[in-house]
Amino acid sequence: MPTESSESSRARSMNETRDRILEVALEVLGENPDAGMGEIASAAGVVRRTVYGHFPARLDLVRTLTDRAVTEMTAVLTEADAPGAQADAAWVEFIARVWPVAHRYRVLLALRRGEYGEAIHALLGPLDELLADLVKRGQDSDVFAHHLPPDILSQAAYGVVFAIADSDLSNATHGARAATITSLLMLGVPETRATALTADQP
Amino acid sequence: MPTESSESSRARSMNETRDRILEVALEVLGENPDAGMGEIASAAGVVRRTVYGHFPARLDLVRTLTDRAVTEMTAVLTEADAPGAQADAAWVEFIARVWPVAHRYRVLLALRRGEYGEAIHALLGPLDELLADLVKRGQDSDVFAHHLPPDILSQAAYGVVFAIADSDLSNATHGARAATITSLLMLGVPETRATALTADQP
DNA sequence: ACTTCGTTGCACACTGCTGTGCAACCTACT
DNA sequence: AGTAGGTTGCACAGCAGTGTGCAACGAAGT
Repeated sequence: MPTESSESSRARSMNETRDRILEVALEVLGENPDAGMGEIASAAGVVRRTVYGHFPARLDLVRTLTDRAVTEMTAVLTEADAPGAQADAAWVEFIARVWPVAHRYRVLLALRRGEYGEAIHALLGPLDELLADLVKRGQDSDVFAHHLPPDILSQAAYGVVFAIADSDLSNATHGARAATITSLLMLGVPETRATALTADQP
Repeated sequence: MPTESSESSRARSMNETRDRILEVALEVLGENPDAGMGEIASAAGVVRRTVYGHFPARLDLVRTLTDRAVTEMTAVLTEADAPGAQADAAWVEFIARVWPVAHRYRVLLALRRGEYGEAIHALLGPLDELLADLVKRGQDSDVFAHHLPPDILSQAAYGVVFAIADSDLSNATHGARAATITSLLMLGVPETRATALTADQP
């Protein structure tokens, strides 16, 4: 009998298919958020019935994806946001690190509207709050502008990042930097400072 | 027999129901872009079958709505964009006037992704080009920043306007001004200039 | 060898929406 | 009065996707 820490070959290959389904689901849903379970299944080289074996309902799949996204992005944010740092510098650090993650989970942007929007929104809530806190800190130290309340401003700013990550520029070399600058600008950071902060980026 | 210029009472009431369907469709789809024809019909005080009498397919309805949006917004843009004016001033003028229209047609933002996205995109194309032209003019005269190509920058800027128009701030008194400032900032206009340009707005 | 179990392929019921056909109705027009 | 035509209510077919049930297969585990 295998101990708890190790995995039987069986359980391992089962986790592999599960992970492959999740991985492929991100790609497929990233292309077309309305893709059906069958589409995801065949893209993962598996039958539709198998997907339901791992995720009883479509919502479970979406929820798992969202969970992973929140976990990864929250980790990135807490890494990037050193408590002593300036808010704008922390923002640049966060966007630079979150960029590939955001592109990977770009489907969530589309999924927030629609059938599972409420469930996703609930899971994304804590992350939204952390972002709003960062923006508020920036506003309190007059690094960011006050033209919008922190919750809406943070949403708009990282919404733009997601949007640009989703556009044709995601491939372009300067996509990440352009997105960072754009979000900094709408946060009220002067252009000179914004370009300086992102000078070391591709 | 009625002449071409006047309408029979029959045709008039028929146009009334048609217009009412279109009007209500904007509201219903604005709340839930996935609302069915039945939902729209009953909201318009009419039977589903009647809607199909005016619009043979759902796409025809959406197309008509998009046509109207493009017409109205293009008119607003050409009014606001006096050829001699500064690009940033023209932008402010445009956003101020287009604000209520954008809020009215906010569905289209959600509908651009999805089944009819391609058709809508095609209809919105000319308007997108006009916007890109304005932004490019601003970049050429160094009023706007160059961190993004004009087509993407214009999309992002007025996407933000739509998004804020769609948020809770649409009711708030300062929503329009906040959205205008935000878009100006991400276009690269300095905050002092942005606040000055929008000083006369609510 | 025997068992366990993830996977497969197929069938099925169910839901929700789309678009159509048609008889009946009612009102405006002739 | 008689007709034309928008509207109605209902029925129907179709399609697409969801989620379930079940027998059978095959490889890992005992």
